[in-house]
Amino acid sequence: MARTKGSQASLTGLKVKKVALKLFARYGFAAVSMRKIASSVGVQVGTLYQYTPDKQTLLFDLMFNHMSSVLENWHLEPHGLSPVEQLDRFVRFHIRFHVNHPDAVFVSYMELRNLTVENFNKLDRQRRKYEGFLENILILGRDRGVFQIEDVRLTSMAIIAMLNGILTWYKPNGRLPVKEIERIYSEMALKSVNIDQ
Amino acid sequence: MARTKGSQASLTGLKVKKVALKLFARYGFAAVSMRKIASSVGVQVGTLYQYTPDKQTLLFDLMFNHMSSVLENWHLEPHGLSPVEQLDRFVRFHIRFHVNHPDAVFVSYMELRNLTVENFNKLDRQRRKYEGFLENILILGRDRGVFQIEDVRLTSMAIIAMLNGILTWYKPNGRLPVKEIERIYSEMALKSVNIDQ
DNA sequence: GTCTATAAACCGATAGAC
DNA sequence: GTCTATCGGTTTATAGAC
Repeated sequence: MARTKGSQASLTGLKVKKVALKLFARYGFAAVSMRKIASSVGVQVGTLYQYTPDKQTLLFDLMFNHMSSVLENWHLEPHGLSPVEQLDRFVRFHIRFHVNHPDAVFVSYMELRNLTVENFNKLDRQRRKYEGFLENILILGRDRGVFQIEDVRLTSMAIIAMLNGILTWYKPNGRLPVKEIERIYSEMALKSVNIDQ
Repeated sequence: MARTKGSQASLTGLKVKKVALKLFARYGFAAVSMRKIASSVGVQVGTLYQYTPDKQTLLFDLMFNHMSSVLENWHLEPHGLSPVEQLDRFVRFHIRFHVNHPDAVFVSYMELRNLTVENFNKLDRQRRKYEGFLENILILGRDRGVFQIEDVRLTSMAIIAMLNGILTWYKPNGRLPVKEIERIYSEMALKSVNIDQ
């Protein structure tokens, strides 16, 4: 496959993104200065502007690329399963992906209010698309009579919030392996919509 | 009851707290300047320092007072009920209290990383105390054989995260009345630990 | 109790040298 | 591709007048 001229990933450019993501996750967008990012990368502040037009765009690109990656990876998951299998798969996918990208998730979740209106709307469309995947699973399950759901929108928000909460306490090499966390949360999510209570 | 001299609540002091809470909730601690707070209160920036020694203490006091209020109000709830009743009551209390104080909850949740280490630890002790209430309910229910729980700590984190998620979308006079939200979430929480699945 | 003025440092972003 | 130097403006916090 031919490589588009000029699109080669620059080493410094990658490091800028990597460092910025880490610092934004740790201290928050507003609390991190371009000077701080530059010094962590190991360059002077002027150099950063070779890799991003401004600080806002740097934040937005990190968030947008993360959400694009989430959507892309979800589409790689198997389809056509039963509602129960699909919900189990969604929960496990969400946990696994988010645990593998804690900084990106944290930033994408916490820094929404620091986006311009236009950037927020772009990101919101992606977020709603993702939530729609879960909603469709819930609707399918309810229509087939295997899920008992009072309000699809509320239930999907509740499940996603439950899963996102993992980010506030998860540590690699923590008390429980990810597979075990996946299993317990999947069970809770399934039971919370279970028709046989 | 005698009033301690000098402890009368100053009108400006109250307004400073009120305005700061609102601005911190809306824009984030790091993005709100003391000048912005002052102008919203209607005073000059120097005046603020009559009511707080510094910006950090202003943030911490707001968060600490909120958590104290949460703990205090929980103790006013009835005790000695069955585990199922207690869990139902916890969920409804959490939702009701948090929906009534959205700004304080939002700030207490989002601005933890902007606290100094000492202030964070003080707040964390309160937070853990609150989580302990839920954990005790879950343990009681499990020991009595009415809840099926794989991991008490994980389950309590999952339930609290699910409830906290409400804050990201709740609007007064929204589609669903609070009582209805309480009912649906209480049902989901109970089912998620239900032994009869 | 509130003001003005100011200190000392930092901010995002740009221009132009090398 | 990275640097230095700089612009214009902001920050938290303090001192002292009224």
